[in-house]
Amino acid sequence: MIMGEKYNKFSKYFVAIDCVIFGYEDGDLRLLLYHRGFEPAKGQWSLLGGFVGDEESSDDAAHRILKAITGLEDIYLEQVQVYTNPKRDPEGRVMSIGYYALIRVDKHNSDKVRENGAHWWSVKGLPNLVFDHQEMVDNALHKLQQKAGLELVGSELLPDKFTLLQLRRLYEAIFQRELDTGNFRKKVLSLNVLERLEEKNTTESRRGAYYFQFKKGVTDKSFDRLGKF
Amino acid sequence: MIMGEKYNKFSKYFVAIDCVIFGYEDGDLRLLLYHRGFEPAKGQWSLLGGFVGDEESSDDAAHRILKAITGLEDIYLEQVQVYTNPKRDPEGRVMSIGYYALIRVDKHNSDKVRENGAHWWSVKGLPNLVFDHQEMVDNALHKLQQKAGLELVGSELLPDKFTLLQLRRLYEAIFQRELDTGNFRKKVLSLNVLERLEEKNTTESRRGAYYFQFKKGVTDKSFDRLGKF
DNA sequence: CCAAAAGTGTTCTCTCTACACCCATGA
DNA sequence: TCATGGGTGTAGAGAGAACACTTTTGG
Repeated sequence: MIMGEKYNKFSKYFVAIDCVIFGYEDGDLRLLLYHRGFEPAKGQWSLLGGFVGDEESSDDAAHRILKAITGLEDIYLEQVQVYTNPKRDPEGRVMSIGYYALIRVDKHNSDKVRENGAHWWSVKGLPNLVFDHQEMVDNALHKLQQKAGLELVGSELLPDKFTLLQLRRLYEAIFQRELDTGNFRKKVLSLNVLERLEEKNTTESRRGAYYFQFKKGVTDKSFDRLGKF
Repeated sequence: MIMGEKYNKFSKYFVAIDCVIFGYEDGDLRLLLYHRGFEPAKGQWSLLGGFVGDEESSDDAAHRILKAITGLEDIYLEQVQVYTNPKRDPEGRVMSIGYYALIRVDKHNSDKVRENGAHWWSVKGLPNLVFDHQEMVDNALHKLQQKAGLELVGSELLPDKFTLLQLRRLYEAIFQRELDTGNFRKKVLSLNVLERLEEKNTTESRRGAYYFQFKKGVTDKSFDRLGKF
């Protein structure tokens, strides 16, 4: 700020939050979208959003909004970027801070979500989105891919215990391409962040696959780079 | 105004821009910092900033501000993130969108810069910065490192022609560690984006080193990954 | 038996890294 | 001559990709 004193001569703007909410279910990477019940763009699909309040940071606002709709606290959230095109919202000048969230579908309050007219959509077949929300989704997916390439995501999206097949399907959904079974297994296990349980899952294969879970107390910094997927 | 009829119950905020301006000179990665001539935090050092105007996007605002102070258009700019802590500016609620810029020191208007009380500081020895500006610098440097690891930066920071020693020193400054001469040379040349000129620079070594320049018409997408530095 | 996933092993290729080594030249 | 950077080459370690193969078990 090179201009002086008070800021009164400058304009103020509405600042909103829009959340790209990722969930993983039935082998599908999904987004939680809302059917807008109000103008502008009433009846179209949009991301979950809200406005930033006087006493909160945008991170706080995003957590507040997510908790209200999913019932969950401690959600993984990351800022994507701000969208400031003066014409992005036809109703007025609103800047929007994009976030992406990773949700444990098995733990969220699905009744509340349904009541609010929300619906999980597969990222492979999204409806037309309102305003610049498709761009937000694209940017968010890119950020998620970066994160997943740098560390093993899973605890934020999968149930507590999961098979390597489920983990691989998650990665295939994130990167939108198929991964080699053997190579994936070796790479993931070499990271030394998973522990095998004695229990097996027999619903997805004849032979049955061991369940795994994330080791406790793994600092998230146990590996610098997960490599290329 | 028509604007915001529907949003009237929500608050509006000042939205500022703060730019982390990187330049490279004398083997040093430097930042352009301003001595604040006004309250709050008068007399301290800060990033170059300004407020977003009614009819412009934040990208536009950042370009406008940078042009006003450096005389340059077509500056490489990238959004870092938004800073929204309600207490970040003691004078009032101001959200700030952080950007980083790469400047050709040899082309910028150094007189204008000096008139405004600005000064280039080496990133290795920055003064105390105002508000959360140090955090912005850290985040910006991290983003720059990411970019430099994905593609060959250089044309945005170096003169049109440069030696591989100068390019290596730039990378050493960005990553803040020493790089192997031979390996750096091989990696960089293998990207096939530089062309050697016939001219040599004899000021930095006895033997003299060939100048290189970026090939014309290289799409910036000529390589997916520069690898690990 | 067959299909499908579980799980292991092998080979080839490429990249990164750490050096060694010669060249050219001004002080 | 020596120091310094310019420039080239090489051997080893490790990661990634492709793929073969064996195991298990419900239908």
